[in-house]
Amino acid sequence: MTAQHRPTVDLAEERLRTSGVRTTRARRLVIEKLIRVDGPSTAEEINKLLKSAVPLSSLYRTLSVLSSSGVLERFHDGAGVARYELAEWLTGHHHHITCTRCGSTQDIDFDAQIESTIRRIADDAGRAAGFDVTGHRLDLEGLCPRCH
Amino acid sequence: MTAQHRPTVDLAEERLRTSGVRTTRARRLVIEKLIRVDGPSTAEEINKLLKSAVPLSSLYRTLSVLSSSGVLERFHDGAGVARYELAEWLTGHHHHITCTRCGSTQDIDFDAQIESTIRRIADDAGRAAGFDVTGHRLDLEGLCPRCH
DNA sequence: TTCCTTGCAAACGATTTGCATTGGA
DNA sequence: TCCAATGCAAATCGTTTGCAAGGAA
Repeated sequence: MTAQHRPTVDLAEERLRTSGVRTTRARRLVIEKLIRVDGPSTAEEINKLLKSAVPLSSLYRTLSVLSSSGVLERFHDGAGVARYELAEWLTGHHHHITCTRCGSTQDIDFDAQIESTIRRIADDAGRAAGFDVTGHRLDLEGLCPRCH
Repeated sequence: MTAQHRPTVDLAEERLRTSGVRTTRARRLVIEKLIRVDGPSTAEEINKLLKSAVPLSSLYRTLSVLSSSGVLERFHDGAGVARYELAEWLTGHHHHITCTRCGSTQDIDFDAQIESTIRRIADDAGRAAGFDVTGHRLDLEGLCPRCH
C-alpha cells in the first residue's frame, strides 16, 4: 500500500464510523485489497487475494456491510456474478469496458467535457420518461487487446 | 398479437432456422409474449405470463437457446436475476432506465443524433483502451414517476 | 461490559443438467 | 424416421442465514 492509498483507507474507515458500524480486521483487509486492483472483483477473486484469511460467508457479510455503508458498489457481470469495487466518491466517476470474448472488465475514464455531455443526455432522456435521474452507467463492450 | 407483430415473429423464427435449431411451441410462445411487454423480464415473470404452460426448467432452456441464437438478449438486474428481452435487431437499439426505489425498468429511446454522439464517445474511449468496441449499454437510474 | 461481528454449517433461490420420452422437419 | 427438444427430478453454484463464540468500542 503506497502513501496515496492511506487517505482512501482513512476516508473509507471514517465512512464506516459515520454509518455506525465497526472497523474490523476483515473490513480493513478488503478495502486495502480493492484499492490495489483495477476493475470490479467477485467475492471469489477477493477471497483469493486475501488467501482465504476471511471465510467466504464472512466475506460476503463484509462486502454487504461495505456496500450498504457506501464504501463499495456492487453490480452483476455478464454471468450474473456479483462484482464489487470502491465507490465512486473514493475513486472518481468512471465507466467499464468488458471483453465479449474473455469476460475481463477494466475501468475507463472520460474527460470532464465528455462526461458532462453524457450527464446531460441522461438527464434529458430521464426527464422525458418522467424520471428524476440520479446516475448513469455506460458500459462498453468489445474485444480487448489480447482477444483481437 | 396485432398485425405489426407478425413480421417480428417471422423474423425471429427465420433466425432460429438459420441457427439450425427448431421452431417449437415453447420458443414461439416465449417470443410472442416478449413482443407484448415493455422492458426486460425474468424467467419467473415469463413463466407467469405463460401461465406455466412451459415448465421452468424447459423455459430456462428455451431462453438459453433463444439467447444464443440471437433472438433474445440477456442481462442481470440489480438483484442479480437474469432478465430477457427481444434482441435489438428486432426491436431497435434502446437503453434502460431503472428506478432505484422500486426496481422497475423500462426501455427508453434516444434520437439518432444523440445516439451517434454516444457511439462516437464509446468508440473513442474504447480505442484509447486498445479495445475494438462492438456495442454499448447506457443504463440510467433515478426515481420513477410513481416513486418521487 | 455490551453489542456487533465472526465462523461454521446448514439453508436458499436461481439456474443447470441427466436421462428417458416426445415431437419437429 | 431421426435427432433435437421436452419434462421431471436431482444437482449446482453463488449467496444468505441461524446460532454460539469472539472481538471492537
